[in-house]
Amino acid sequence: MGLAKTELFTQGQNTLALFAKAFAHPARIAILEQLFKTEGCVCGDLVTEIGLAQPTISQHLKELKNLGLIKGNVEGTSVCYCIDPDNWQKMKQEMEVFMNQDTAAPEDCC
Amino acid sequence: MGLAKTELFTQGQNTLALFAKAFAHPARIAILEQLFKTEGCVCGDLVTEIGLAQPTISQHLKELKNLGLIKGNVEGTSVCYCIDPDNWQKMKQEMEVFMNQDTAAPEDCC
DNA sequence: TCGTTATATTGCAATATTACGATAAATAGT
DNA sequence: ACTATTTATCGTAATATTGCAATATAACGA
Repeated sequence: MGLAKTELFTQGQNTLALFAKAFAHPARIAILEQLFKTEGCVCGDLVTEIGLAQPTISQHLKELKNLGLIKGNVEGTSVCYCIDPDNWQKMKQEMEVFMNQDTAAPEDCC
Repeated sequence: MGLAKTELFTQGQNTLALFAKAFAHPARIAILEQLFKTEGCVCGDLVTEIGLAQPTISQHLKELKNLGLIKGNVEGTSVCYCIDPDNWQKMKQEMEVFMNQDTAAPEDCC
């Protein structure tokens, strides 16, 4: 089907999956790493840094922006993108709660 | 295309994306949460807990197993699944390094 | 051996994702 | 106004993902 049955799951499970989807492509990982690394927010430099075509990068940026993980500001002819610290923090929180679960299973379970 | 250009990215970026892909579906989040929650590892109980068909659950389990995040043991006619603690730890580590990056951008950047 | 139960695999339909060429839109400089 | 530069959008092709019915496989008990 290609369509996730979101109605079967809690909101927490669905939003966590959405955040994870943002990281589920190396290009978006690379974009985010660049945005963290550079002091001035890079814009179209991403296109040259990463080897993908400009429309492809633009599309990935749009997804990250829709999720709220980054924000962009028009500055002349170019656009300045950077991490949205508040939403990044929220994402991190949810991700960590999930990853830090303790298993109730005994050592020799499997 | 639907095909990620993995050759453009570092191994770290690619493996991180693969781990994230495991979490990029609420059914797999739900499965993992169940495996953490139950003392005895659940097996086909997942099918009744989550509302998806048995082949669908089986497929999600296979993906998680291929990634190494869970392991399964045959026990009679049923299979006991549980979290693989070592690989889970490794995944967590990589994920946290990525999420805990500090931004080099100034407050008022965007 | 036969039936039952539990899980895996196959095959397929519906939808989503990825990538990019072509093109549009927006802005700055002349 | 014209041109160059930068980014976004549209359209489309190729591939991936999701979900399930049907079926296969495996192990147990009678």
